Amino acid sequence: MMLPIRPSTPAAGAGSADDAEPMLPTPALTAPVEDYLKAIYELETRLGNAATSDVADALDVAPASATGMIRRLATQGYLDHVPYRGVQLTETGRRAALRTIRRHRILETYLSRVLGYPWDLVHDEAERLEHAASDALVARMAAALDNPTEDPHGAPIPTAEGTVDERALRTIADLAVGERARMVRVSDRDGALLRYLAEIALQPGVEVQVMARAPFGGPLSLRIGSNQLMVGPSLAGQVLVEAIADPDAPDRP
Amino acid sequence: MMLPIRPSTPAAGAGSADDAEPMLPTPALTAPVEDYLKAIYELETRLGNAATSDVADALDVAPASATGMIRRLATQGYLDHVPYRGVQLTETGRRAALRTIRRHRILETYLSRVLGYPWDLVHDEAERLEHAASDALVARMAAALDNPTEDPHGAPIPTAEGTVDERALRTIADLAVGERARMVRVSDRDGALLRYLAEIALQPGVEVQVMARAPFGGPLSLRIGSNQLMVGPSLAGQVLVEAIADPDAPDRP
DNA sequence: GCAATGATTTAGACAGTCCTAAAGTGAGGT
DNA sequence: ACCTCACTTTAGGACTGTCTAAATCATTGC
Repeated sequence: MMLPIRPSTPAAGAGSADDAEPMLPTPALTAPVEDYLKAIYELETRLGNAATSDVADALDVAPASATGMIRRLATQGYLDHVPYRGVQLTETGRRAALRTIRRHRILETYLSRVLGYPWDLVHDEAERLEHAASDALVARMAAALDNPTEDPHGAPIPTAEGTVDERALRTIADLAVGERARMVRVSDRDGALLRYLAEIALQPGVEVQVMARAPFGGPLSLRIGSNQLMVGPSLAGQVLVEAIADPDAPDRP
Repeated sequence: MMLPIRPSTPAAGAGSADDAEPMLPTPALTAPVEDYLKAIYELETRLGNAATSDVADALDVAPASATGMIRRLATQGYLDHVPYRGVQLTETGRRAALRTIRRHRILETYLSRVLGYPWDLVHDEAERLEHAASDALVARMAAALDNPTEDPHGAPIPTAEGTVDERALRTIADLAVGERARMVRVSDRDGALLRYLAEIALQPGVEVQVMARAPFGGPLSLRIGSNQLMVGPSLAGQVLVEAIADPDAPDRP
């Protein structure tokens, strides 16, 4: 899990000298390719870089398979790959990844809000539909939803133009005792966690406050709305929040 | 197009002796496999049998590719294949085909009725989504639509249990002059035809009457609702109708 | 009857995506 | 400096689904 690799090039985003092309109609990526680009995008934003083995883990394939695909995507201009040092999306790759992520999150939102899909199931369904739904369909769904900016798990939805609002967020585990915060986001991947969060009504927009914290990674006592209960540190570490500006209590950055 | 092939086994549906298995959860067919089974089902109901070259034409692949896939599907128990004599779905194959067709038609209906997709575009979108949408999603869409029995083009939607109401229908070209009929159905494949039919308001449920017919495959004069216009014999041959029981005019079977 | 013709199948290749096993690389501790 | 160990890549296959070119088969006209 720990990554010894940190590519020395921090943001070598320039490079491609020949972007004078007349906006090709996008050569239709295969589902696995979309999955790789999406996974690499998410690793980059979450960990700052993407190592081959992280990509392999994220996609549940053997490391050798990830190496092979990474090489191909690099020769096709979606990635910069320095062998043994990890991988980085090019601008083309980033745009492709965001298109897929936009589809995924619009689909999740539509399934949840319009079709009443429970939020622990939308991920798997969207994961398959995102490769099949046309831009026109996604646009219609977005319009029917009044152009939502966040999916049911609080993740920001990229615009059709490829911009996202990826705020850096703290987790409940990072909150000081007494600090008030608003639940913003949680990963859509762990269905069991999502079911439990729904059960304790810990969902985006809800106010939370850490009332007490047992030492040595012990459980936290949490106020969720007007209820109070104990949660483990693992759960607390997965739920992203933002502090509520509170005139009575000083912020601690 | 003309088929010299007519398998001598008309309905050898029995066969599989080992259906004592505990209802396997269906091994997830690939998109091409679903497409082959669907195409073969449609050829069987439309033409009475499925020749290799018809399958190849329907799927736009080389005949050799169809042969290869047919052999595989036959060994897997979806088809009965007598080399050089064509192909027939087994009960397993028929059920798989109907599952795909149900998805397709529910999706078309949903796209059309809920998302306002124009009826000439729903086919292509549904064609891709049908391989990705889960049964649960299709069930939710069907429920949201109040369990429709026909898609936007008038095609019957198979039930989740695998029964369809495939009526034998006549075309406008088969109508006697003066005979009144109701437009029931048209293929969803030809977008240009569908756009034209929408333009002349010839859609399922509409009443039509052949007012006159020029000889030697000439144009027909048609009453559509309260409008009247001329249509060519090719269009007339593609639009399926059912006679309206009319006390003033005797049926002609 | 048999040869022409069109439909079908076989043979041989290839691209994409995955795998296991083996070899190579680099970072950190001694 | 070097050795170890985790990470990464290479090597060699497998499978699906497609293709073209070359046989093979069945029907049908003569």
